[in-house]
Amino acid sequence: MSGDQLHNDSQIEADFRANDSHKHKDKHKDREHRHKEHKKDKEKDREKSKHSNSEHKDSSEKKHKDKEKTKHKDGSSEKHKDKHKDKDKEKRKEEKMKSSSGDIKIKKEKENGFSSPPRIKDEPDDDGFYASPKEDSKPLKRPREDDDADYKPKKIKTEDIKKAKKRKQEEEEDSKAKKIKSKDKKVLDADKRKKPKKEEEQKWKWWEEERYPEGIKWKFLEHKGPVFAPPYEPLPENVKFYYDGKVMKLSTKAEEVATFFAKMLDHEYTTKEIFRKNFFKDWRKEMTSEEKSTITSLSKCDFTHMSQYFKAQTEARKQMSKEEKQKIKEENERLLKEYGYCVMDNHKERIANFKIEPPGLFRGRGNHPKMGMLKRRIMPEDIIINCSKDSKIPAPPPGHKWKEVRHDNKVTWLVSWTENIQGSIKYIMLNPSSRIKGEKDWQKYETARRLKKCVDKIRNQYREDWKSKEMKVRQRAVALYFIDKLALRAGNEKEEGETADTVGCCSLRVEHIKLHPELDGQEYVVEFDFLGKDSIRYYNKVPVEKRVFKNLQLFMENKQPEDDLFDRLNTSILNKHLQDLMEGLTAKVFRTYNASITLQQQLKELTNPDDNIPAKILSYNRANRAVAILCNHQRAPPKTFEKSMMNLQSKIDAKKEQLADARRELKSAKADAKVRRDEKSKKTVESKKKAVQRIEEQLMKLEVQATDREENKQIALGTSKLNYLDPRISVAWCKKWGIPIEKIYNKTQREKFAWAIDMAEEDYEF
DNA sequence: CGTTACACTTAGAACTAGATAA
DNA sequence: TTATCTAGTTCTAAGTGTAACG
Repeated sequence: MSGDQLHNDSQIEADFRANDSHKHKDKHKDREHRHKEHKKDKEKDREKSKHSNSEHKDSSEKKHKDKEKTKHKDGSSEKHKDKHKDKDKEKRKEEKMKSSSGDIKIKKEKENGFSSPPRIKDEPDDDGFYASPKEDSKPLKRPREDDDADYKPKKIKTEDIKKAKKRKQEEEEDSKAKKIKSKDKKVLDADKRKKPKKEEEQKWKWWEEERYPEGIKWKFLEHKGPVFAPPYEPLPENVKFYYDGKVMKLSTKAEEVATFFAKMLDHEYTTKEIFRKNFFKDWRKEMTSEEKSTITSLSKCDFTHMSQYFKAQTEARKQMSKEEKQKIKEENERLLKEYGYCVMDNHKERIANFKIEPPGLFRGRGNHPKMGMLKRRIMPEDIIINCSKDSKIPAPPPGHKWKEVRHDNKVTWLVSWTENIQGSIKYIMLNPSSRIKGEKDWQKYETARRLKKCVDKIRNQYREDWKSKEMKVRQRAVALYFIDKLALRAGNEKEEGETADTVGCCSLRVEHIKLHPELDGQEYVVEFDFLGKDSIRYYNKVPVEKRVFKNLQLFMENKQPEDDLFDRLNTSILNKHLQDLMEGLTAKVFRTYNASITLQQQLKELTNPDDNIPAKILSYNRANRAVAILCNHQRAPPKTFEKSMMNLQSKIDAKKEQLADARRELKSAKADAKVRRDEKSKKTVESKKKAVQRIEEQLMKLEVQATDREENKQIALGTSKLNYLDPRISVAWCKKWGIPIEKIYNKTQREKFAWAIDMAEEDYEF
């Protein structure tokens, strides 16, 4: 990936979210209206095109192509075909498994394949969880063995064998110990085993174990159910609500909803018409009939006293004594300990969000039509529990019952409920450090690496398709080009009026691009300006190939601004096509691939071997930044940005002065030493020299920090680091340059990427 | 074959705790 | 010690993609 993937910084400077920019908001609102009006016409158009011209040809041609591809694909999977006489599907899955576990360096000799999981419970049943699935895992194991032989023969080095042996030994020892002590670790603490080492060994390396057959997510799951939001605490009597200037006592229900609004009074949301309208409508539903008849206008409501009360509360919380704070902390820890973990297949795993979302006002992003609506309180009766049949089923709060308890091991969630704003389902799932998430993450990067192997072919193919006779194929090819080159998202269609008006590649409309046959000395420039996920603005001017440009002109012919640019395309068509090009390929794989490959390439380019550690880290951050820019990961500049920049600058100035002082001192010490020529003065010179060096280093560090921060003003690095960059690239880079991994990944990130930290060597190549 | 339901990943903002400055 | 700042954590909205449905 060369520099042309990294788009213009100018878009960063532009207002980036619609609702922060009135100009933008109005423009989009306006368009939304027009769009609705045109919808019918558009549908008619679609009807027409369906029945007209090339449609027949289209389908037959496609079928033909499809056949060819299937042939091709089958050929490549021949090797594994006979291994497991089962459905075609099964075979494909097997392959997937194989390729994604290609990098495992464990030894075959590890017969059972399970590295003695720590025992969580003592019931005999539990022991069977890993022992019994042997049969299931057999078909999975074989491809992996092949794998070792086929792909990574060089990896079976003596060193690795030794390592694996040692590891196995340690594990065995460890498990023996665990069997004795069970949950009570302390018992053995006293004996010779070194504490820190033990800690390390206790970490379960799921990545060295067999995977389940696809579809099955777990064999045993036990948890305590969700933690519900604390019940509403009515306001003290002295906190008043005023309507039309007069004190008014609200019913508990109405009051609760009022407090939601009061708590947001300082937020821009509460000034927005849609927000207020939605809030008021839902609030009235919670009122008694008297309240309803009195309170008829939101603008006559005065929440300021309530708001002040909450501010005072926050303040008071901050001022709490150490003991009180400690108490709260302990309570949180207790909650976490009790509800924050589950047992999945013999391992205790952290749950990501075990607390049910509390009621409140819906905060949609961007210009969301539903902002301000009441998010109702979730009750046990709304909750579906998912766990093992033979687990201890969590008890609903006294006097309540669950909506349902099911035992579905084809899904990963523990708890679900339906949310009332969009009617979508919310889930409680495991932490990113868990096996179930980690495995998936790893697999994601393996898919992206497979794309690396065939991306050239795919690129040639879509370039060919720009010339296709079929409109559909051309549109698909141009869209794919954008997804590849610009890392755009797929762009599923969304229900109008239900969400903010945002688009991705396939849902781009004519109004989102401008064509410039020539701009600033460049030919065939496409100017993108649209709102993407989270209503983050994407603004970019990109020179494209002439064919793409001509195609875009063609796609835009006779269309209104609010018409779809790719009217014959949607994500489903695109993904089906991608699936034919490569097993497991979907639009989002391109983002992962391009992000990771860009990081790798940028790291190569930017890392200067002679730099010290802080400078190398700056290089890393710059590489990371290149990816964030590519993926358009933006953030609102922190409110305190200017100030913190100034602070840093003054620190730098102070350091400079200090350096000057130190240099002066060194000079005089040198002069002194010249005259005196004794040991003591020589030593003084040495120590002054060191001081100067130390200060220089500190100054350098600060300056690097300032650069880094400035460059990061509106760019969010976290998203790409967490979701797009193969962690093994970073781990390898750290190993290669002797950078401690802690400088790149914090504790949480290290937990999430434990698999990569454990397995990637310095020579890892994405 | 389009639509909807569902499951899961990706996303930026808000909040919080603890480090650092005053 | 207290105030301030920031990195890390939590929160939940908003995407993607697949499978079931009609």
